[in-house]
Amino acid sequence: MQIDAIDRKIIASLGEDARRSYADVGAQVALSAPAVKRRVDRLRAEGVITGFTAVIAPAALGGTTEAFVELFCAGRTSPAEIRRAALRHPEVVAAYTVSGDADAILHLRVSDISHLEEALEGLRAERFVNSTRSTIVLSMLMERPAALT
Amino acid sequence: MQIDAIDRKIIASLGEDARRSYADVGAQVALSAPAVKRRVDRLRAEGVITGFTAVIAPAALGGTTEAFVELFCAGRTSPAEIRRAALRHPEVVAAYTVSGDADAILHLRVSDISHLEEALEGLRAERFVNSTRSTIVLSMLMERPAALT
DNA sequence: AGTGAAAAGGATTTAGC
DNA sequence: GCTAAATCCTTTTCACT
Repeated sequence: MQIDAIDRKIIASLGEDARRSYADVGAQVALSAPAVKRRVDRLRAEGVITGFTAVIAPAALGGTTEAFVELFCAGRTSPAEIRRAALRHPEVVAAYTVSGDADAILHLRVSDISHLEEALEGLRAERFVNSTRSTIVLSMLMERPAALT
Repeated sequence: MQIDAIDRKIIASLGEDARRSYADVGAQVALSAPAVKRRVDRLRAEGVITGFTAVIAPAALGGTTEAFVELFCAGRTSPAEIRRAALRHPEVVAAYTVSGDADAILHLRVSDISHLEEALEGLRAERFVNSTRSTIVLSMLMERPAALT
């Protein structure tokens, strides 16, 4: 479970381009392709690298509007219950329990405002949701993958 | 700039595993490897697929604490200015301008609470920031890549 | 427009060191 | 960790629909 400087460089390199070949990554870190592969295999086995994914322009998939929705929940609502509800609603792209007056924050991606209204209706229909408070995203300024931090 | 059902399946497949071979993806969508490659090339050229990245467990890189920070800015602050500031602070993993009383929401990933305090100091030192309001994330319930929506 | 087949050049992966 | 070798994948070209 030890991550050294070379592992970090490998992660950064694959964070920039997950389809980069092991030979290319190896050139950056002065290692042979098999050595890089073994490290990547190890990092995956250890759960450091969770996977590799395509980065998609949300607009291309019809998700052109975003919002943050604060959830105010009934007294005995468990995080697991909120999580299950969030997964049921495809508009929810991320969900967090939080400190402060709200119990959770959901990040929603929808096609337009009327779709947002629908999604909010659906969320408020969940048994444990007392009320919601929405903040509309005017523009996405930046999003940085964890690998490039 | 047209995306058909096969494109969508290809995006979903590479969203699940960006290092999957074109032959494997082709097997899922009943297309040959060259045909899949041409579609992926086209989707990249059109900006639908922005890139491919490694998904990293934030904890492995020392980012075990998260927070949402609302920014209240001086009257004449442009989104571009907020964006530049967000990029300057490595703790900021995402930034959005929003409707409502705050001007922007920043998503921060830090190693611990004292690191959060430092990061907040840094943000408040920006000329255009009048004040901030922070919400600590208690637990990340789910995060869904855009490709799997 | 978009497809598959084939071939050359690379990449991955196993094995031995 | 490296090199070498077999296998598989990628990518270009070309012919077909």
